Order: sequence, then structure tokens, then C-alpha cells
Amino acid sequence: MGAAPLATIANLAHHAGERITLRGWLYNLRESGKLLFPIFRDGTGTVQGVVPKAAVSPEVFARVRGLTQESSVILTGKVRADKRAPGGFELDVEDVEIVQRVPEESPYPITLKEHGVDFLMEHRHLWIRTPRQSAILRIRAEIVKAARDFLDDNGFVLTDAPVLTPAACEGTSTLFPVDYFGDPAYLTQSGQLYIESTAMALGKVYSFGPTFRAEKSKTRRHLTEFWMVEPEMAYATLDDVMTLAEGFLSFLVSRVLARRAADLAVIGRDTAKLAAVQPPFPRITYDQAAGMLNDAHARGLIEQKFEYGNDFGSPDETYLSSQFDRPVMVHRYPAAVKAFYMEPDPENPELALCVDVLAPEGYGEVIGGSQRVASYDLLKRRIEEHHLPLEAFAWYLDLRRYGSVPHGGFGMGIERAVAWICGLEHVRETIPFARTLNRIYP
RNA sequence: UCCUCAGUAGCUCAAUGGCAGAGCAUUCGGCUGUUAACCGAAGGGUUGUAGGUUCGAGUCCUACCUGAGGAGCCA
Repeated sequence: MGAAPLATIANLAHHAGERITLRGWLYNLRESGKLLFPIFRDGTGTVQGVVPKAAVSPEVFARVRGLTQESSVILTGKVRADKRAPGGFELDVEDVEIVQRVPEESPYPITLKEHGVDFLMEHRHLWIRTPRQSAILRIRAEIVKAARDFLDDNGFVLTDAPVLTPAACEGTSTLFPVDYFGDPAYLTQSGQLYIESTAMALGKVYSFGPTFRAEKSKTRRHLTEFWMVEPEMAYATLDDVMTLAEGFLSFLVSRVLARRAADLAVIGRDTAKLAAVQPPFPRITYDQAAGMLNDAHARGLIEQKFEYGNDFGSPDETYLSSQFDRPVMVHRYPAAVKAFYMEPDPENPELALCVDVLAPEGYGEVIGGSQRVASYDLLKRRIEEHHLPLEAFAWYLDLRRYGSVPHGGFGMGIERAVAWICGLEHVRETIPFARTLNRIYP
């Protein structure tokens, strides 16, 4: 028995009828008398092997029969098309080399049966081996690549912002402090202020990296460490920001549909709902959204009455986003509930030139963006009104001192986008190792 | 920080205040087309912790710990 060429489960179709070698792990083993059905996985997919006792040596049969779940194996066999196989192919196993056998005294903890959230998160380092979790991580990778491709191909320059920062951009209560050689420093909660400065240098820029929020939030859409992609454009208005967000999200969804159809099938995503995500997205003002919420409350569709002037709560966002078959862009919120750096609407200075993009199917906010304050005097006043330390923002104010222009951008949380596109219940499944309020292990 | 719910075998869950149980996993046996295979058997327990009520507590009470869902805040 000579060496057979190395193959992966994802490309078995290219090896129909051929002898190949697979390197992977045992996912499950069924047996029916003198017939063994080991299911292997190799990171690209799963395939069922067939081992009739009469077809292999007694040693090989005994070796497969004694395999334990998640033992690592290198196997040789012949690829055979079979209508009974979910993936269309099976492997007639000829030989198996055990790389490491999981001992039965300490069997693999994650079975094919159901498990609770706490147990799975405690074993996240193993949970990611399951087909569903692997599919989600592949889709996340595709979304990240699509985001970067879209921006790269539209003239944006990647200018990553620092993770260690000297000051807050919106107060210090939600920042993780670190000791910086005896001085206080913080983990960044947004790269925005920094990319405003690189936008003034390079025109169109973006940052992509981890951000940190020490909020004590316990919901399906919060992590304390999450990844954000933030484009920023010089000489841009709120309309430009909304047009960018619309094209950006549409591209992400279409790319995942085109390239990760198999993974979407593994996780059971309804792709018809994703196919509807085409520009233009509906654009409604805060006032219109408030009207919809009042109507909904009057008809008993939402419990809490919406108070005009407040920011939308989670139930409000969920309701609004479930009213459309594609993302909806809500713009011009009251300036009082929004960040200090947002440009006021010249037609009504009580409103901010900002936009939240709410994903459909009740997922809520995935993007927040705005046109930024361009005036030095106004920005200085805003910093003072928010009781932020002026000296920490001296460099930021410089951007309004030297060639200030209208500019704007947005931030998209990768995990929320992945949760929406994958149709998940919780963002903790969208990142390899989620950091939540009560968990920093593994 | 607040509200609600839950902690029982490795896992998922049962058990009127009265003998601690099942399925899966593990081990052994059976089965040549199984799809979370199935059938039979075995081993496996300080019921989250500390008190209290009671003849008797997994069950009722108090406090604490841990986790989950949600609110607020946010992407």
C-alpha cells in the first residue's frame, strides 16, 4: 500500500474514485456488527468512513473499532460517491494511523447531545471543533475579509489606531485601566478620534481592530472585547456616510452568500432573508422612528412607552428593525443623547447629524456613524460641556485648527454583523474566545 | 447596579417534605448500511456553600457563591 496524495474533506469531489490520505480527528463512531462507520473531520468538513471487517486486516479493524472521540488520525482510503452520504461522498478506509488516542479514562467532554451554555463556554477551546461552530468562524473570517476588500477597493487606506490610549473618548467609566509605566492608560473603546486625524492626512481611511468596553452589560449583543471596523472620510457629509454604510453592508452579505453557502447550510441560515439585503436601505429620521414606536405602543406591540428625546432602548430597536426586510438607517437623533463629537444639523441644531443602522430580523444596531463637528469653537465647547479634560483633547482640537473640513464615518461591530448574518441568538458564538462580563476563561 | 430564573452522576434533565432516578457519555456483550444508530448489562452521587425549620430536607426559610435571560449603556 503506497502513499496516497493528501486531500481535504472539502475537496473530496475532486478525488472521486481515487485513493487519498486525510489528516484529521474522529468526530463520531457508529458500528453495526462487523461494519464500522467512523465519521472524520479535518477542519474543512466531515466525512463518513466505512470499514467492513472482511475488507481490512484484523489489526486495522481493531484499531478503528477501539478509537475514541476526537482521537487524531491519519487515514488512507478510497473516495466513493454515495447517495446516502450527506456530503455526497464516503471513504472506504484502508488504513489508519493513530496520532494520539484519547484515553477512555478521560473521554472527550463534548458529546453529540445537547449541552448548556455554561458548560460549552467553559470548554470553548473544544466547542469550536463542532461543525456548527467551525462554520460560524469561517463565516466570520469571510466577513472580515469582505469588509477589508470593500474598503481597500474603494480607496480607503488602512490606518490602525492604538489599543493603549491616554484618555477616554466618551468618559472613563467604561474603560479598562492599565498601568503604563506608572501612568494611567486605558484600552481603547474606539479608534475613531485617531482615524479622524489619519483621514485628514490620507483622505479616506479605516481602522480594524479590537476594542474594549468595561460595561456591565449582560445581553445577547454585548462583549467586553469586540472587533470593530471604522471607516472615516474627509470632505464627507452624513449622506455620504449613509451611502457608504449601505454599500458596505450589502457587499458583506452578498460575499457571504456567494462564498460561504455550504457553511450557511450547516448552521441552517434562511438565505432568502439575506438575499433581500440590497440597496437602497430605507432611511427614516429619529422623529419618524419615534412615531412608529408610539403607534406600536398604542397597538400594544411594545410594552414600554417611548419618551421622545431619549435614545432607543433594546426593545425599541428590536421592534424598529423587525419592521423592514433589510437594514434600516435611522438618522438625526437628538444631540443631547449622542456623543460630543457629532455635528449638529444646520436645519435644527437640537439634532445631530448621525445615523444608526439597524439590522433586520430584530438584530438592532450594527453600525453607528455620524458627521463630526468641524468647528474648533463648537468642539471645544462640547468637550467642556461633557466635563472632559481639555488638555487630553488638545491634539484632537488641532484637527479643527489646521484645515478643518466636513468629515464623517462609522463603526461596525464585527460580532454583531456576524450574529445577524449567521442568524445567531448570541454574539458569544461569533468570536473564537468571547470575553463577557462573567467570563475570561479559557 | 437593578429585575427574573436556575444550580442533583462527566453532560442534559427527573424526583407530593418520606429508599437518589433516566437518557447520553465510559466499560463489556450483540447486530454488515448506520445517520445525535439501535438492543442488553455494568460502574458512576458530600443534590453549589454555610446556617436554620422539621421525627425526617434535593424539596421549605435566611445569607452567600456561581451561571443564564433581561433592563440601563452601547457596536
